[in-house]
Amino acid sequence: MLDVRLLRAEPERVREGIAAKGETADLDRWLRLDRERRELLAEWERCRAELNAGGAEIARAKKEGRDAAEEIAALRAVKAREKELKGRIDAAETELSEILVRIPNLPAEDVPRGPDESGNVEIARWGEPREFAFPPRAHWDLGAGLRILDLRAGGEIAGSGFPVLKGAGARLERALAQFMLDLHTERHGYTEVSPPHLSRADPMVACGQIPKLEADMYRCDRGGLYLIPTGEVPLTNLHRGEILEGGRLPLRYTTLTPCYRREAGAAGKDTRGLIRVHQFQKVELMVFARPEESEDELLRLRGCAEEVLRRLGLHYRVVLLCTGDLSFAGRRTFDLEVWAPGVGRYLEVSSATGFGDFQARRADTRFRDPGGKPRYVHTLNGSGLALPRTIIAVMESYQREDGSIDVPEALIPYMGGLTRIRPEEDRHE
RNA sequence: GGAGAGGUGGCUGAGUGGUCGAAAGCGACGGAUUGCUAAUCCGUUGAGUGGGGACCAUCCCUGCUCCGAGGGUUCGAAUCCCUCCCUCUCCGCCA
Repeated sequence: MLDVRLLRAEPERVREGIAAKGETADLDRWLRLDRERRELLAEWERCRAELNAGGAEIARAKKEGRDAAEEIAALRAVKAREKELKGRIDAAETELSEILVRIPNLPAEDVPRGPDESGNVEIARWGEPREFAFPPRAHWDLGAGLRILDLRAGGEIAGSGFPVLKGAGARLERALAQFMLDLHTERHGYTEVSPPHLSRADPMVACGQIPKLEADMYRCDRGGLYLIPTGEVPLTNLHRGEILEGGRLPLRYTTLTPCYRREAGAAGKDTRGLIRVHQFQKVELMVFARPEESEDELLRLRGCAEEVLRRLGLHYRVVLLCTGDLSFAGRRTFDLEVWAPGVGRYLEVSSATGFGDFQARRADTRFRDPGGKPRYVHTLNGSGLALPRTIIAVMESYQREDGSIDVPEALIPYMGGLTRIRPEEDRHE
């Protein structure tokens, strides 16, 4: 949610921001309705003041034992007028908020302009793509050969886009998650959280998932709860309606959750294997920060996510998203893209995003500054990291010619000492 | 799932239709005092939004809204009615 004062004071800036993100919210209608509402509100408040004063007068009269029938009759007319005004105000407010939730956050000033991902800018690169003396295979081939990835079985259970990991594959996923959580909690100062994986609509709205991405969400028939598309949803709403003590900031949280995404319209495009799936595990990083420290915190958070890739020895690049590729609620986003030699592409494994106070305004999360005044916090988050694509990068980067996969050194303790993944034996009882 | 109790300001907790935005305590902040790592006393202390004033930041005056959320009754509601949400207790069920 943008500050409505910004909409009134600098509509041109907001209009540019909407256009830069390729959105179509009707700012003009909002401005017109806002003006109308405020005029009505002024009149309504005069009515209220009259009613309040009259009420006090009646109370006084009753106390003194006087009859107040005359005053009461007079107020009845004012009351009718008040009611009518209130109705018009309510109608205006309903429409105002419908427009407002569709107005995206403004991109930070220095974000490159661009229509879509073609306008993104690579700003950093770490390591080198691994060289192979043989043509590296894609993870789906490696996974099938090792019997650690079963796409067909997942399809039978839930449909395509729901892969099954088995044996060392499942273990690899668990090892990676464990490794990431230990790193973030023990070295990076994040507090681990185990949150609900279903959410009401409001927390989704706070994150900017609804209304824009509602069609991308799974929802339960009974109860109407949404399956979270990312751990960002529960974490960002952890302090809903609270005024935090300024001294506690920044608050850093991490969580491992499943993520559910319908990925409507994405079928058939870059979706093979584990590249794009409907359910996946992800370690999320989330920070509540003071406004003045949030830019630094974003870089720090990005660094925490990068550290995972470095320790795994995976080559990656950092991309600064342009305006057209920024998410609805984001001000600035750095994507971390890991190199997957088998599929020959960089895959996004994390989006470190600063939201300013956009989400905090919707989630009503504030803090007290040294002067004691409540102010909205800044929120930021990023993956640390998404598991399927990290698995892809590990499998494809550490593959050998015989189809086996070396376990990255950092993961060996988490794999129970296993140093190399060889074809899985089916174990029968 | 069934029955009951309850949701009030940073916290605890009074308040059952009329100067209640709301007692009291705690905490916090400011001040006073005291030489013994603290006590005592005094004062201030919810949020949002609009208007006016001022050495227009840190201020002052003032209107309106907010006592879980949303409706309703009434001249007037924290207080009465309805719906929903949440918490707690007991029972049932259950990993």
